[in-house]
Amino acid sequence: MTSSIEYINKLRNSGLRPTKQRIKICEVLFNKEVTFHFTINDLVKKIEKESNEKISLATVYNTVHAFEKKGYLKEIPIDSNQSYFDTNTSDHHHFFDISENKLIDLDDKDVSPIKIQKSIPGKKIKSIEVLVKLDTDNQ
Amino acid sequence: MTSSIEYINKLRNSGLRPTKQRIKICEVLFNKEVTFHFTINDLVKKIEKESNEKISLATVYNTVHAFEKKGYLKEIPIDSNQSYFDTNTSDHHHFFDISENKLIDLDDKDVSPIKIQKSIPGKKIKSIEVLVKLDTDNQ
DNA sequence: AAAATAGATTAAAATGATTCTAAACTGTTG
DNA sequence: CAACAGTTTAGAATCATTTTAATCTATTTT
Repeated sequence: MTSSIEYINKLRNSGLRPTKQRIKICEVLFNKEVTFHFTINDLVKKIEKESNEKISLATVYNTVHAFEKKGYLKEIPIDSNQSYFDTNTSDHHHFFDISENKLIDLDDKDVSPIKIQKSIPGKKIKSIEVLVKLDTDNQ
Repeated sequence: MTSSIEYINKLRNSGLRPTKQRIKICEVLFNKEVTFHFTINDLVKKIEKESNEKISLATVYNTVHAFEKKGYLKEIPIDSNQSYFDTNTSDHHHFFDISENKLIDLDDKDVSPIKIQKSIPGKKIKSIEVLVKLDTDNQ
């Protein structure tokens, strides 16, 4: 649990004005013990359910992108028609359950260390992401 | 180089009728020594350039999905608004150059072996994909 | 080899996620 | 409190992808 005042400070310190909408979004995203994965649509529904007020889709898009830019959210690379985000910004990877269209965290410690033996001149590695696709085990 | 007749046989053996469009798409995708990455739009342009004939977008979508289902193409998981495909269906990974929006192959041999220490009951691993994001190295 | 049929192609419309626009609103600064 | 810059908003616009339903074509049947 984090109080609104802390979110207000965090937002201000990040150069983002603490508006009613942004504080609400912080509460929905970061007030839990557990981290989670979401699409923009999931998030809009959650916000409207928890606050009983409408919020504009554009605001949610804007805020999620602002938070991502600040490093408070991570987008997960996945071949889907919509974007998936993660409130867990620590170094980790993902399972993607194909049949249920669901992401599952995969701790960094559950994946053997990844060493990349090739380098591209003038480029540096920004991130390494592993996506493990899961299928129903019929046998 | 592969002749049309071989594509016709491959298509038929895959349960796909060898139409003029599909044969053309095979030629554009598989007639090269080198494998490559493409979006649907890239492919449409390539086809129309190489054949001097129009092809319907819907046909290209249908065919790419059919080929993917048969295992002749792989979709690359990436957080982009459009789908990227790869004519290289062997086990390998990718660099993604953020500044140029370009994919680069990363041989399986250039990545240390990946072991996943966690398993999900009732699910089996279908694929493991590594995406290494590259940024311009300013320093 | 013509007729029948199942599958494929097509242009255009529909869909759905995301971005843009421009007007109204609100937090911040002096 | 006034002025300003940043934010929210509904709705329009955009763009990739899918659907539709009519036409066409490869294959099978006769």
